[in-house]
Amino acid sequence: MPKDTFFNLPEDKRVRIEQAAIEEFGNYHFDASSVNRIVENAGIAKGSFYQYFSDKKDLYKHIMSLIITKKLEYMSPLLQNPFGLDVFTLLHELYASGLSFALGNPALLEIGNKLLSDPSHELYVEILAENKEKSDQFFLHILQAAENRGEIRQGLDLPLVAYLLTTLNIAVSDYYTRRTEKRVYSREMMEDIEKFIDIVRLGIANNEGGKTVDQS
Amino acid sequence: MPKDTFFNLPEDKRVRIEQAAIEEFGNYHFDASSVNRIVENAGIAKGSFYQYFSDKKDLYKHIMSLIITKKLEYMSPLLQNPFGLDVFTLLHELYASGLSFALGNPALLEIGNKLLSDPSHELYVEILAENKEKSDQFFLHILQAAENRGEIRQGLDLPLVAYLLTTLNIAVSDYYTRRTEKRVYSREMMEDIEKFIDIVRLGIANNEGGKTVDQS
DNA sequence: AGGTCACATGACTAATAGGTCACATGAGGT
DNA sequence: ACCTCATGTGACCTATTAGTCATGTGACCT
Repeated sequence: MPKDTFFNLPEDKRVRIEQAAIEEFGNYHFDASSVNRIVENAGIAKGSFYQYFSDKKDLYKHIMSLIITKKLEYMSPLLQNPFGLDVFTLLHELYASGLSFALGNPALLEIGNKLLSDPSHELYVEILAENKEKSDQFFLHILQAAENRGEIRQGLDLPLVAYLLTTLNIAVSDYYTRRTEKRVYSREMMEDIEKFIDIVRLGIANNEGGKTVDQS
Repeated sequence: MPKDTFFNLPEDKRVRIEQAAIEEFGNYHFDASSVNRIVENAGIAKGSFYQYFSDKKDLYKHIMSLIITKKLEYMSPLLQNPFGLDVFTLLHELYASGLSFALGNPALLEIGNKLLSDPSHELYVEILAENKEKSDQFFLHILQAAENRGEIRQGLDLPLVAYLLTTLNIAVSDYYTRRTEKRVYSREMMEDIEKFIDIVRLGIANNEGGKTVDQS
């Protein structure tokens, strides 16, 4: 947690520091990032930095919490009532909101990915472990509800499928922010999400109960 | 490329250096890794190190090439004749060999993952870009052949599916080396691979031509 | 014996890092 | 006018880094 002095700062200064930090952590992972560069870009003295944060990690965690908050903003409409939609529509919406976040906040996504990708790092455990657990639990609940409603076929290994859905969720954003040139939200992207979902749908849907799945 | 002096070294010394490097790069990503620690653990003088390698990056690339070679060893039986099997059997074998490699060489996998996970790093581009391209091309060819043989349904976005298959390939190893406690090759794992493949199979198989898919 | 050459060595350099600290500043209260 | 106290500041400290280089060593050749 940053110190009170940080939150007492005039907003523009606080924001300048956060911007500089986002810039730095977007370009370098935690160990390679430099407090010197951050204070330089933020236009503050190094001593001031340590009036606001106990150490580099303190700032990093603050930025991560900004990211998590922002991401939840994108998803919150869905999280209000996750069981109101059928599982495939819900997945679609989740992936779409994830992609919106990714496209709207590429720098934040980059920081998140840098951390996400090094599970052996102490910070990973410290920051993400519990969140990831929650995400898995969330998908698991969704799947269990879907199973009860007969939307997906019997006998699926739900934790395994939940893992797959989490992976695919990340992959969707990755597909667009890393693999292609398109960085702007477009109809084409929504169609691609449909394609991902279609495969999952066919893969796990309950196709036996006469309930034919529409794959337009 | 390491210098000749390195390859002229007595084997045990060469191996000692490689082991120390693998240990180091497994624990720290490139920027955080330390030549000082490597030479200390290998029991050689720092000056000697620079007789063998032009710089840290030189050693790193050497280790990466060891990893790639090792991984190809696991896959080579499959790569000999990739079109001899139907696409789902081939995928199954590919994933299984990937998992074998992962379980048999956890340190190497870790190094690979650390690099794989930071596409913004200069080394990523330098080392992996072309390999990844090749992997995508490989999956794409497989899918095209499968499409011609009518094994998968028409109208699929093959590059997108190829991307999904690459992602899933990595995920399979990840699922076991990071998500579960099981680190030893077992029948259970092979069954889980089946589960992943089953979902893909239903997701992309051609179910219309009366060719029923066996999902035992 | 003398010379050559590949390899070994660790003290050294220059740069950078994260973090500290003695001191400066300035607004608010009395 | 004086004091207090939160905040600002940058020189400084210690640790560590990648990489260099002058010197040492010993096997082999003539």
